Amino acid sequence: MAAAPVAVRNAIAADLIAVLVAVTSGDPRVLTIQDQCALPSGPFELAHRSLQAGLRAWVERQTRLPLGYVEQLYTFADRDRGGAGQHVISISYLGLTREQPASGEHEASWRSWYSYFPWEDHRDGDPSMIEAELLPRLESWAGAGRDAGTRQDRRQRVAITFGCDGRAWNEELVLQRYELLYEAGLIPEAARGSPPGTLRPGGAAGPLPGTGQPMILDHRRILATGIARLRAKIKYHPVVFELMPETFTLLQLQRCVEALAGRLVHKQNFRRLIEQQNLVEETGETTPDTGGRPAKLFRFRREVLNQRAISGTKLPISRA
Amino acid sequence: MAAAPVAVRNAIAADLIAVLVAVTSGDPRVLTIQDQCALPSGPFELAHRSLQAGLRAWVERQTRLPLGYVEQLYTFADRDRGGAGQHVISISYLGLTREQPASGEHEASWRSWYSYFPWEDHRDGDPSMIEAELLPRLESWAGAGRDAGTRQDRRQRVAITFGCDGRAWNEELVLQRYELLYEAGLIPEAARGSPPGTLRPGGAAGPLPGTGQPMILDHRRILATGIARLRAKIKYHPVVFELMPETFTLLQLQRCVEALAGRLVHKQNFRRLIEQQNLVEETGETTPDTGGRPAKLFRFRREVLNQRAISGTKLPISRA
DNA sequence: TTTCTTATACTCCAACCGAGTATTACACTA
DNA sequence: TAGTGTAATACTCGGTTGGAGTATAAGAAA
Repeated sequence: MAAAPVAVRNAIAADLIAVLVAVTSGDPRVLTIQDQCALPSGPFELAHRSLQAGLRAWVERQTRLPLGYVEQLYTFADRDRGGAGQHVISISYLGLTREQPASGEHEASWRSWYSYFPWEDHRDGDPSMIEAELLPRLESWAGAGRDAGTRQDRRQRVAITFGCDGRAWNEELVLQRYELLYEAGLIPEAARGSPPGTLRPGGAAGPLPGTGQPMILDHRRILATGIARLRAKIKYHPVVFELMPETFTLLQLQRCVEALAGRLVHKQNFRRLIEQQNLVEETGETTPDTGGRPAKLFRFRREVLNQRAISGTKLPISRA
Repeated sequence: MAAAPVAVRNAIAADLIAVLVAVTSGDPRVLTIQDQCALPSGPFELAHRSLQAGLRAWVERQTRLPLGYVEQLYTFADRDRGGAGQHVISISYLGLTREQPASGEHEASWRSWYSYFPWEDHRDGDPSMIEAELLPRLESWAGAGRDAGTRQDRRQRVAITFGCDGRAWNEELVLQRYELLYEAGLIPEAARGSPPGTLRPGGAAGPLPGTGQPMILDHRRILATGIARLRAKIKYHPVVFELMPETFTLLQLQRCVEALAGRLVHKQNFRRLIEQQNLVEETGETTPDTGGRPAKLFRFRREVLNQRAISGTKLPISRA
C-alpha cells in the first residue's frame, strides 16, 4: 500500500498524446498525422524531466510550433489498447498554438475538427444532418432497448445531449455526444474488436456516412475530450488569446471564439464583456481590410494572466 | 511519432494514489496511512482492467469503503520522485465516500484535511494564523526578490491567493496557496532534496510550526489538488450527496458544504437553491435532535444524475 | 413563561446578461 | 457624388439571478 519502488514485473509503457489546436480563417483545426487518422503521439522517455517537458520536447522538435498553453487532459490504460499482454498508459494533453506551415515531417497536417464531428458546428444553425441522419438512428437504437426503463433512459440521454424537445443545445457535451453515438453503434471505431492491429484502412470516410471521419484507436474520443475541455475553458479563462496573432480586431477575436464554441455570440455583448474586463488594449492602429468601417486593432494584456490567476474572465456564449 | 508498441527500454512503473474524502461531524476528512503522513497508494498491475478499476479494486479490498464517486485528478512523473533512474508515473484520484470505522489494516485512519492546511478553514472567520504567521513570512520572502519586478510579482500573488487588500478570499485557490508557501520555503517538504529516501520522521509537526502537518513526497500537493477540485466541483455538480447519509436535514447538508468549502453560506439562499433545483425530496419524517424546531428529513433524488448529466446544479458560496 | 435554537417564508436590491435599436465610419461602385 | 454594403460603436431595456436582510413559526430546555 505504501509508495514503495515498484518491481519490474509491473513494468508499463507510457505514451503521450497531444491535441494541438489552432484557429485559422474561422476554422478550429487540429494537428494530425497518418493521413489525418491519428493524433500525434510519442513515447515518454527516461530522458524527459517531466511529462509536460516530454510533451513539449517532441512537439517542438517535430513541428517547430511554439506551444503556448498546455494542459493535461486525461490518463487512461484500458487493457484492449496495449499490445500483447502489456499495459500501455496513455496520457493526453491539450495544447494551443497558432497554425504554422506545419513542418512536413511525418506527414503532419492541420484539419478542421468539425470533419471529425460534423454535428458540433452550429454556427449556421443546427446542422441538418442531426435531424436527417443522427436522430432517426439514435431513436431506433433507443427503441431497441431491452426494457421500458432502458428505452426511456436512452431517449432522455439523446434529448439532453442533442438538445431536443425545446431543450437548449449545450456545446460542452462533446464527449457525451460522441459516447452516445459510440454506444449506439454509429461510430466506426465501435465496430473494431479488441486486437489493436485490425485497423480500418482509414483515409476515406468510415462505414457509416455522416458520422464524421474516424481515427485510429480512441483518438477521436481524446479529441472530443479536448474540444469539450476547451469549450468549457474559454468561458472563464483567457486562453483564446493563445490562438490569436499578436494584434487583432475584436471581430476576429469573436470569430475565433465562435469557431471553438461552434455557435454564434451576440456581438455587442461580446465586446462589452471583453472591454469591461480589461483583457485587451488598443494598439492605436486600425485595419481597413474588414470590408466596412475600419476596426481598431487590439493586443492581449498579458498582465492579466498574473492577476486573475484562475478566476474571472467570462465569455458570453448565448443559449438561444 | 506513431502510437507504436513501445520497446521495453522505456519501461516505467505506475502508481495509483487516492484522495479519499468523507465528511463526519462537520469535518472534511481524508484517509491516510503511515502515521497520517501519506495518502493510500498502490501499484497499477497487469491484472487491472483499467486505471479506475485498479483503484476501486484495492481501495475496496483494503478499506471496505463503497466508493461512490471517483474522478481522476492528475498524472505526473517528475524525475526526482522515482527510485534510482527509474521513472514512476503517479496517477492520482479523488474519491468520495462516507466515513467507515476504517478497517484497521495498514494503520489507515481518517484525518481532517485542515490539519494539513490550517489556513484553509475560514468558517470561523479568517484564521488568525494567516495574519500572524503566514503573511509576515510571505512578505519577507517577497521582499527578498532579486529585482523590483519579481518583488512586485510576488506581492501580487500573495495578495490574490490570500485575499489581501480588500480582495475576496477565493476558497478554490488551495493549490496556488500551497505552491506559494512551497516556493517561499515555508513548507517542510520543500527542504527535502531530490533523493526520496531522505524523509522526515513525520508524525510530529514539521520544522516550521503553523504551516500544517507535512506528508511524504508530494502527497500534500496531491491533497491540495483534490481539495481544490472538490471545492470547485460542488458548485456545479451534485457530488455533495455522495458524502451524506441516506437521509439528512438541510442544515446537515449545508454544514457539509461549508466543511468542504471552508466558509459559511447564507442559510436561506442555500435552501432556496437546493429546493428550486429539485435536488432533494422530503421523506415525510422529521428529526427532533437538532436542538431547535424539528427539521424535515430529505433524501437525494438520484434521478437528477441522469437528467442534468453534467450541467446545472449550483451551490451558493458567498464571497463576503 | 421565558429563552434558546433552528426551520421556514417573504422581501429587497444590485449586478448581470441576453437582446434589440440606432448611429457612425469607411470602401466600393454606378 | 450619391448610393450601397459592411462593419464598428453607442445606448437602451427587461428579465433573471444571487447576495443579504427581516419576520415568523415550531419545538426543547430552564
